[in-house]
Amino acid sequence: MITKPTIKDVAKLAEVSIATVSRVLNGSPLVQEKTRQRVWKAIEKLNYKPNALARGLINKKTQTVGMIIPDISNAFSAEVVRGIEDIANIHNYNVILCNSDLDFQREMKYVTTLQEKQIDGLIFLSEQVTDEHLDCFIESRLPVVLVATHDDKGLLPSVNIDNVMAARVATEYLLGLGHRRIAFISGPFDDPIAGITRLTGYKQGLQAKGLPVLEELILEGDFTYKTGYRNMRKLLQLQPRPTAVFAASDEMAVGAMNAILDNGLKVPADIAVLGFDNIDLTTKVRPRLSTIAQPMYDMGAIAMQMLIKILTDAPLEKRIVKLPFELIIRESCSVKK
Amino acid sequence: MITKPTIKDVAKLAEVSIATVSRVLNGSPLVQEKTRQRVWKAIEKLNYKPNALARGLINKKTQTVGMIIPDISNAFSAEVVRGIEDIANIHNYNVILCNSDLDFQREMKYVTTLQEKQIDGLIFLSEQVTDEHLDCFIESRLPVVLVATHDDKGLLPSVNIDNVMAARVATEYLLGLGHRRIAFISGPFDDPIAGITRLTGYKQGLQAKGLPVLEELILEGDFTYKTGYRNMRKLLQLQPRPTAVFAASDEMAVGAMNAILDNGLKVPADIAVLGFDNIDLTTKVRPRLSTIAQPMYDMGAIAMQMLIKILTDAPLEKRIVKLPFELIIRESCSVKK
DNA sequence: CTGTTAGCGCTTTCAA
DNA sequence: TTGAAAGCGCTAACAG
Repeated sequence: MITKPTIKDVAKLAEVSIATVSRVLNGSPLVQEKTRQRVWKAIEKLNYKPNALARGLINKKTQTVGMIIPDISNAFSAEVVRGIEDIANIHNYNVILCNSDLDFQREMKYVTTLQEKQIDGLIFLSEQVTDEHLDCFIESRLPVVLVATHDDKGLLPSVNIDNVMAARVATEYLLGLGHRRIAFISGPFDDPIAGITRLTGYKQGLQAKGLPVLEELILEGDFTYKTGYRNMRKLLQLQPRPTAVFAASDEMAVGAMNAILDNGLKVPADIAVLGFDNIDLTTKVRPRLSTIAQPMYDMGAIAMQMLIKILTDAPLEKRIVKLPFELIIRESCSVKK
Repeated sequence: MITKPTIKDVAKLAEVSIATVSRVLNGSPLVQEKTRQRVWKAIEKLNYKPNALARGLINKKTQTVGMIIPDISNAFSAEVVRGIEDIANIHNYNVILCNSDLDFQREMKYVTTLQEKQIDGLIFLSEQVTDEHLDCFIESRLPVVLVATHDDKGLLPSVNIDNVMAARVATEYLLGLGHRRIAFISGPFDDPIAGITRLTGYKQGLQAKGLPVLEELILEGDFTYKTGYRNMRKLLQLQPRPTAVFAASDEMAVGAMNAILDNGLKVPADIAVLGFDNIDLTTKVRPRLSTIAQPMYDMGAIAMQMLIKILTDAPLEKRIVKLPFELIIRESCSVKK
C-alpha cells in the first residue's frame, strides 16, 4: 500500500533538504525562486499535504477551536454556530462541534477532550455558568468566550443581548398601541438569563407607565410550544381577557396564537401576539408573528471575533458585549387598540 | 509561566520511565499494580492531559471526523448533524463542522484542510455529487459517507430516503381521500435529488390510478416559503380549483397554506395541503401541517454508524442505505372528499 | 541561500 | 515488569 507522502518525499523528489521544503511551505523569503519552483512542482506532483498534527506539535497552535453548545438541532444554536463557523473560516480556523444537552458532565468531558486535542480556544454556550464551570475553564487555561450567557463575576469575556431592555421595549411598544391588559408568558422563573430578565423588562415597561403589574396576567412556561398553548388557554378564561400577549419565546408565542385561533378569536383583532427570539423560521415559516429579534448569527460571529483577537493578542475593546436587538412588527400585533 | 505538564513530568514525579506512564495511560496489563497507582497519582496531581497531537502522529488516528454540510443554520442539516454528533460522541469521536454553502471551491478547500488535520473519515452532505467531487474524495483516500445524496456510479456509501416512493405514497394517500385534482408544487426540475424524484413519485401515484398528469397542476418552486405562496396563488386561479396541493417541501407547503387562507378559503375543507420534510419545526411550530417525515436525525446517525464501521473494519451490510419515511397526517389534509 | 540537527510529546520495539 | 531508544512529520535554530 502506498503511504501518504511526507516532507521527506518532497525533499527527495525536489533534491533539496526538508528544511527548504518547510521554508517554501511557510512562505519564507530566503529561498531562491528556482528552488521554490522545484519544490512546488514536487509538492504538486506528489499531491503532498503537510501534516497538521506534526505542525501543531511544534507550533503549539492547531488553528482549531472548540464550541460547546446545548443542542445544534435547536434553531437558535444553529444560527449562532453558523456565525461562529463563518468567522472562524475566514481566519483559517476549524471548529469542533460539541452538543452538551446542558449536561454538566458532558460539558466537562468535552472540555477535557478538546484540551487533549490542543484546541486554541473555546466558545461556550449554555444556560448558566456555574462556579464549577468557571473553575474548569480556568484550570484548562483555555481562552474562553461565553455566548448568550455570562458568569456572575464577569471573569470571562461574553456576548449577549440585553434581555431586560429588550422585553421592556417590547412591552412599551404594546402599550404604545393602546393595550392596557398585556399578559406575559414567561420562561422559567428560576432562569436568570432568559427567564427573570425578560419578566423584569416586562414589569419595568408597565411600571414606567404607572401601570400595575397583575399577577394573574403572568404565567410561567418553559419556552416550548406546548406551554405557550396551555398558558394561553388559561389566559383566555380571564375576565376581562387580555388584549395582548407577550411571550418570552417565539415557540410559546406560536402556541399562544394557535390557542387563540382555536378559541374562535382573531389575531390581532381580538388579541395581539408578540414573541421573542427570531429564529430563522419565525420569519420564514411564520412571517406573521411579531417578535424581538435576537441577532443570533451576530452573537456567534462576534464571539468568534473576540476569540480570534484573544488568540492573536489583539486588544479587546470590550470584554462583555451586549448586542442590540430589533423589534420586528408583523400582523400579529400591528393593530391599534 | 508554567507550561503544560507532559508525560515526562508525570514520569519524573512518579519515578518511572515515560514508557511506563504511556503503558498506564493505555491500560496495558503489564504494569505492576503499585506502579500503576503511583503513576495515576502523579497524573492527577499534575492534572496531566495526554497530547492528542503527539498520539495521532504515531497512531495515525485522530478520533476526529469531518462533516461538510451546506448550511448548519438550515433546520435540516442541523438535525442530521445532531445525529452524526451523537453517534460520534458515543464512539469517542469528535466532529469538525464545515459549512460549504454548496460552493464547490469551499468544499474542496475543506477537504484539503481536513486531510491536513488527519481526520479519520468524512461525512458529506450536498445536493449533487459530481465527478469532480468523486475524484477529490478518491484522491484524498479518506473514508467518505454521503448523506441525503449519492453519486451516480454508486461508488461511495450513502444514506438516503427513497424520494420517488415517498412522493408516490403521499400522492396515493391524497387519492385515497377522494381527491382527483391534486396540484404539485415541485422543487427545481433540474434537481436530481429532491426535484425530479419527488415529481416522478407524484406522477407515478396518479398513473397507477389511471389518472392523467395535468401540466397545469404542476408548478416549479425552489423549496422556499415564497415560491410556495406564489405558486399557490397561480393555482387558485385555475378553473376548477385543485382540491389538494402536495408541495415538495414544508416551507412551500406553509407558503401555499397561507396563500389559501389569504384567499378566504379554508384548509383542508376547501383545499388540502401536504408537505414534505418534517423538519423539527414542522411538528412544533406547525403542528397542523401534514407532511412526509424524512428521518433527518436518523440519516445522520446511520451515516456515522456506517463510517465507524468502515473505520473499524467492521463489515458493512449495506453500502447504499435507503431509510423509510413516514406519512404524518394532520388537520391540513385529513378531510375526505 | 541551503543543509544539519535537535527536539515537539508520545508509542513501541527491544533488552534487561 | 520496566527502561532505553528510535521515530511519527514537522519547525527552528545554527552552521556553513
